[in-house]
Amino acid sequence: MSKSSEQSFLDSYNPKDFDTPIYSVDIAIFTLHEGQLKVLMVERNEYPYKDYWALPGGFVDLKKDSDINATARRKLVSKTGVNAPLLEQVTTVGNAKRDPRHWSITTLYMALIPYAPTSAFIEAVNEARWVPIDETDQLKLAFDHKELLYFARERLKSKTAYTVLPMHVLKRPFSLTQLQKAFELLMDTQLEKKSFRRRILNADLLKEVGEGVPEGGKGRPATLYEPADGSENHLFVRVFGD
Amino acid sequence: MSKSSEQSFLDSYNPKDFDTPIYSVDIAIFTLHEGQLKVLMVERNEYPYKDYWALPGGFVDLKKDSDINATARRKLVSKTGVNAPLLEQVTTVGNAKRDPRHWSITTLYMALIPYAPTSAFIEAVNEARWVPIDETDQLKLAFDHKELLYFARERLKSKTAYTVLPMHVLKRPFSLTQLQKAFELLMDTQLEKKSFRRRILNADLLKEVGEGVPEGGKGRPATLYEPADGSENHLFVRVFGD
DNA sequence: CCAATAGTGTCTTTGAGACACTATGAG
DNA sequence: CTCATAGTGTCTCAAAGACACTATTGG
Repeated sequence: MSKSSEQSFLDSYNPKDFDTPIYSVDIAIFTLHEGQLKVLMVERNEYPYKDYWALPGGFVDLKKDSDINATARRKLVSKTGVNAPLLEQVTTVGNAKRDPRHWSITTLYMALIPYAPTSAFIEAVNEARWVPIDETDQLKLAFDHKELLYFARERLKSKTAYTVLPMHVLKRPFSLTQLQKAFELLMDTQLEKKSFRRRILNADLLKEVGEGVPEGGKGRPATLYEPADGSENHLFVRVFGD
Repeated sequence: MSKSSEQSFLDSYNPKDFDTPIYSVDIAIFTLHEGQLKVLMVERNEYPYKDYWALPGGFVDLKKDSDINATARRKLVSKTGVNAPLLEQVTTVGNAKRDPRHWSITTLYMALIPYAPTSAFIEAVNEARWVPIDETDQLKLAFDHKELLYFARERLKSKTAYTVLPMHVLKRPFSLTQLQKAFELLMDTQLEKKSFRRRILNADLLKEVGEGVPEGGKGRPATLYEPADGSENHLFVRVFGD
């Protein structure tokens, strides 16, 4: 009885009877290249904000996406060809003004990927471009993407201070010098070499996988590392670079 | 010309032409009462999940809400009568299964409020109840609210370790003993008295506002404090209670 | 040898953990 | 006085900052 009246309720329910905001997902995809932190931007070729630059993103495909993380991942793969990397939710923004079409909501994700495997893919795709993070303010940005980019950038900074996030922007294996450079670029500060190495090595987050040529090709060869299992989730009890 | 073709694009745009998920906001509202951490739950009197318990929440009112934070705040005020307190976003969950009606998305917020001003208001409202956090698993919970509650509880624990969040569940002014109790309940650990006081006092987060009767009415009177300006945003460089 | 990069020794400083201690109120 | 609660003194320990030092490669 309760069952059948619930069923009849569900049968007569039509989501289009209600005013609902439009919902989308946007991703700030970061990488390191030429000693700079860069973010992937796409040039819009449709209204609204035609010819403006935007973070990659789009709507949920109710047929294909099992959840919103899948939506984000689908967008990430379609822009970069990469599926492996760190992808996590930053925040959700929704208001009446951000999209001229309608009351609109977006969930912002950030992703970190190494540069190498993406460059060819992205050069093939027409309107996508790696933009150095300091140069994003010279572009005309669509919607509230300037603000979204700021949120993602801040999250990147703060998580770098107590996790090992930056290893996700490096091609493996990597040296400690490379890892320190990555930390410094993501946090936008200089770090002290000894402290950095002590912290990372004592936490047992990396495994040695041989030796390699040093940064720049000159000097003593560096020990190379890969992330150890479970290191992604390590939280330091103290923040770094203070 | 570009202007007018954009205008005609917008004029012909109708959000109901597209399949979009349904979107809602849910809030885990926490307080401290009788030495326990409690969360506000409401009993649903409509399908789906009629007669199940749920976190307070609801849909965006496209006319009244300027943004999704306003939606959350409106729900908070309507359930508790309180507007002042800490209210922040935890995460957004969206998938095809969580709501039997449709592909559905919710943004989860958490709020912290002192017990005192709300008790009368909530007793007047019929189907709302403060449930001790350990007893929530004895209730039949609607949708994925068991999982949402878990997310909020975890966020509460982790932020307590490096901020002064717990002060928001206390009526002002409060003693350091009360504040320590609040920390312990939100983190679900015991803290060492001296370390606790040193940490809080050295950080200059509180201002003295007199003396008051001790916990339980017996013993030496305690110094009472209120949060100093800007203390909400203080981040400790080291996590606590490790 | 030099230049360049990798990696270490070691002293100082900060702040948490442990835990015994003292202080101030009510009866 | 005792009991109860507030609040302190002080030692140890973990981990970051500073910075000078040594090590290993190619030329």
